[in-house]
Amino acid sequence: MSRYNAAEVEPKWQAAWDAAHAFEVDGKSGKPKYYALEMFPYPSGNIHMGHVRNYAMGDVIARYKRACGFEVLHPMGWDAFGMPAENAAIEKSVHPKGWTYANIDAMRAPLKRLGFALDWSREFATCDEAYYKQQQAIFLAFWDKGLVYRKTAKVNWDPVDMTVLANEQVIDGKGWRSGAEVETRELDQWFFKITHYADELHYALDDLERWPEKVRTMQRNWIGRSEGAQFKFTFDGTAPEGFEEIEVYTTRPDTLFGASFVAMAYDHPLIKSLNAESAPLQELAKTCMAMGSTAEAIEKAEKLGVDTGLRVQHPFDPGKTLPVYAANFVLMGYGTGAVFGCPAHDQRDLDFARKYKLDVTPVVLPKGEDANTYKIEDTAYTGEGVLFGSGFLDGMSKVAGIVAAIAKLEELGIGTKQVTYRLRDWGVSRQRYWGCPIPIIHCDACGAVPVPTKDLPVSLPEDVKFDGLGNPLERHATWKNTPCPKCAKLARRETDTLDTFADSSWYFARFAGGQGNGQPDDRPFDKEEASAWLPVDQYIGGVEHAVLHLLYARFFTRGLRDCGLLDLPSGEPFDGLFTQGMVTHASFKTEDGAWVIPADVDEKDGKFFELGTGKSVTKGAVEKMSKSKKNVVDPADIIEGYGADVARWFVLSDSPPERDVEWTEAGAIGAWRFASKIWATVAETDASDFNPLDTPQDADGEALALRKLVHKALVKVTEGIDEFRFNTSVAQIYELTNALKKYKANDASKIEGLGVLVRMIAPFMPHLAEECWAYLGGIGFVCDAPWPKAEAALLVDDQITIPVQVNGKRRTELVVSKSTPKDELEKLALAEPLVSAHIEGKTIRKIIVVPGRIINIVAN
RNA sequence: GCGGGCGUGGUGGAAUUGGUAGACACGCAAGACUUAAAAUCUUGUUCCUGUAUAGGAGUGCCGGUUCAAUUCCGGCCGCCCGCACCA
Repeated sequence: MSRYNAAEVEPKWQAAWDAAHAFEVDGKSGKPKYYALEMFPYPSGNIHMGHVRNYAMGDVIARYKRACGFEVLHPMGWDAFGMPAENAAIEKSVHPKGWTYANIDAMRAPLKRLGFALDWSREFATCDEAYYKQQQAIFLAFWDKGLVYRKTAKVNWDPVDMTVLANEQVIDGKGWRSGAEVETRELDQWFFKITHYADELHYALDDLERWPEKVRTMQRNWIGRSEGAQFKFTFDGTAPEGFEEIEVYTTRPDTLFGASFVAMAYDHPLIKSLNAESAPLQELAKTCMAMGSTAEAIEKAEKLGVDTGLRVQHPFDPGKTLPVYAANFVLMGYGTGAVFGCPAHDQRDLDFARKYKLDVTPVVLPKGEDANTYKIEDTAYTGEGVLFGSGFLDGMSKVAGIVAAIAKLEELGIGTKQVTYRLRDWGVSRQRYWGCPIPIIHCDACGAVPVPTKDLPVSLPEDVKFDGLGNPLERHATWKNTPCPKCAKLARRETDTLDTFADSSWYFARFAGGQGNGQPDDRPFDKEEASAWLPVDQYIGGVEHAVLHLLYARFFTRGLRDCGLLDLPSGEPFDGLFTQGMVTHASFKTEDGAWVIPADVDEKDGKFFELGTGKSVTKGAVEKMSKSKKNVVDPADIIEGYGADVARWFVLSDSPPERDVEWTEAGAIGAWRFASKIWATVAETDASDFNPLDTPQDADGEALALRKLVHKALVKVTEGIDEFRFNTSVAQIYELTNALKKYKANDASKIEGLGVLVRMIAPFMPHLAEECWAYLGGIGFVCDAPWPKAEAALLVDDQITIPVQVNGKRRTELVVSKSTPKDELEKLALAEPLVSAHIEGKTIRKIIVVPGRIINIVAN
């Protein structure tokens, strides 16, 4: 028996799969389709453990579904545009294109070495001219459909990356990539009209049953749909010039009788028009802008406002007028930029009212309170209750009040029911070189003119200089200056490129819509093929994309659908979504704060020392592998040392897939030992007289017991994969392997068991599985072998063990025939010495017998 | 502040239409093999009761429902994630 040699075996099978084009599909097999996809990688140049885990999970699904009889599309490509390439260009004087493609080549090799069941024939990079040409075509299709527009907008400007960021890309007031404080600038920007689908994107979340609830909640919050009323206040006395009324938005029109002021954003046009003559207003504007997006805690602590001196008429109460304030807590970007304040039932309004000594009039009475004595102290009441002091609304519930108030506003002709969203249109202009050029030409005479389809692609010029100062395209005269397609006069190309999130918003359709190397060049993807494969049945990636990427992709597929490019009625690109946890690793630090590579740390008596220097080090947090913490484990080293199967097995063992998994050297060794054990178990068996696909008919005694174990394990392993709980499948595989190793007879039952084991490990450790399969005399590749089927008869036992409890405490157990009747079980239980000892001197009140489960004797 | 999730041995974790808590693995301990070590194999390993075919306690804490609660309900505590003046 030879020792298992992964370094030899793995490349052998990879070559065999390649030669057989084992994982290339054309959608014409007649089998049901299954589209398995992992979020494609950014070509940083290095494969890391996170990739291994992500793709290992996808590969388990792909190989398993394949074995279950599906034609599985499982493609791979590169999310290749983006700023790191430009940063590298600036720092190392290499061209982004050369840098990116070199990285792709550097990453493809280790990725292939992991032996994933991928259809590499469909590979592409988003920076391929063929790809971005089609992205430009999509841009123009969206333009024609009214899903693209241009406007001057206040934008989030990242001063480090020197580009605009979408709202989603600003995290705590800082750029999501650079971490720099984001500034506000006004620029001409391109937008995708994602708000056109706001309602659909919101409601369709309910049907995404195979998405994590967490992600759906995050998207729901992001879209921020709210129902309310929009209505007008008219001025009491003279109106400011140019304004007839103040339009406000509220979700609580039922509390209108409790209103004591109107508050407006500092940058509301009406307030702006008053600014010139009011120093306090200018001061407020200054304060608001300075606070910007950073110190939210401070903002929260202090409500600021300036009384404009204006007053408005209460719409329902002729005898009442309200003061108009400019206030720092009202946002121009939401609703109408103006609200009415009802301090009793909104905390912000209450804080404001207390500070500026405004009335606090409760109009919603909580259950159990008396209208005459009910007072609001320093907590606003936002719950249910009965309306009072509210004229025609008196006695109504909150919901009824809202409906009635809206009806009244409509009757008065001053307001309507209104749905408002937090979601903004997607700003896609980026002042960057390494991205998809926006196919527009600016002509002084004709305006923004789309580049004619026949002139696509608008290619990125290669002769550019990178000095870190803004967008090189802006300064490339021969590229930038070009004739207008309409009037032929000299015009200028749009120099902005598209946000790279556009690239990843439709790549899955391109994978699906062109077989072999033949992705079409005259359309983004073959409509029929893409429509047949989509939606992706199982999508796997990090939860960090819960809002950005996944929302943009949902928008794109709807746009593609409505442009007639894709037949996907639901508009949903991903039927099932799974967000996997990270790969973490221990980190170590010396006393002077320098991080130490874990491999250079030695442990003695619970203390840690750096090898070589002997310096004492402390164990830091177990956290995500990162270069700065020096706690990175390079998959290449693991593959070299233990093999791809071991790396794959490790990242799938122990931890549930959605949780983080801690990489440990001991665990890696454990996985390696297990792989060796499987090989040893198989290779010490003489399989020459049997076939792994045969089912023994006449097994009895130990052979029958083994068969039962095998088939029960099969059920559990299958469930584990189906339910994305690979760690439980792994545990079952361990257990089964141990049993098979112990079973020394060389008979049909053992070969059957080994055959089942090998097919079950195939999605996890495919190379080892092929080697074992070949040894056992299996026909063809194990990756083509059908998933084993459990025999129902073997899953039930005649003899079962039933625990016996006295007063809920387990005292003993009975081993009985499954068909033992209830009264017989009672008799047997009571006859047990350990039972009688505990019921002695007591009266039996009740005996509960749950067939096949438990017996509980209640006595006191 | 709002929303979501989680809390089980030394460690990762298993068990939920309520039914033997701790499967499986790591680690640790003892033993076998060996001149020795590594590898491998065997046994043990929640805690307490000096011994254990026995008893008691035990799934963050307090309480409830139930013959029976890791699982269901109520209230706390702690940790993680997301959103954050969204009217």
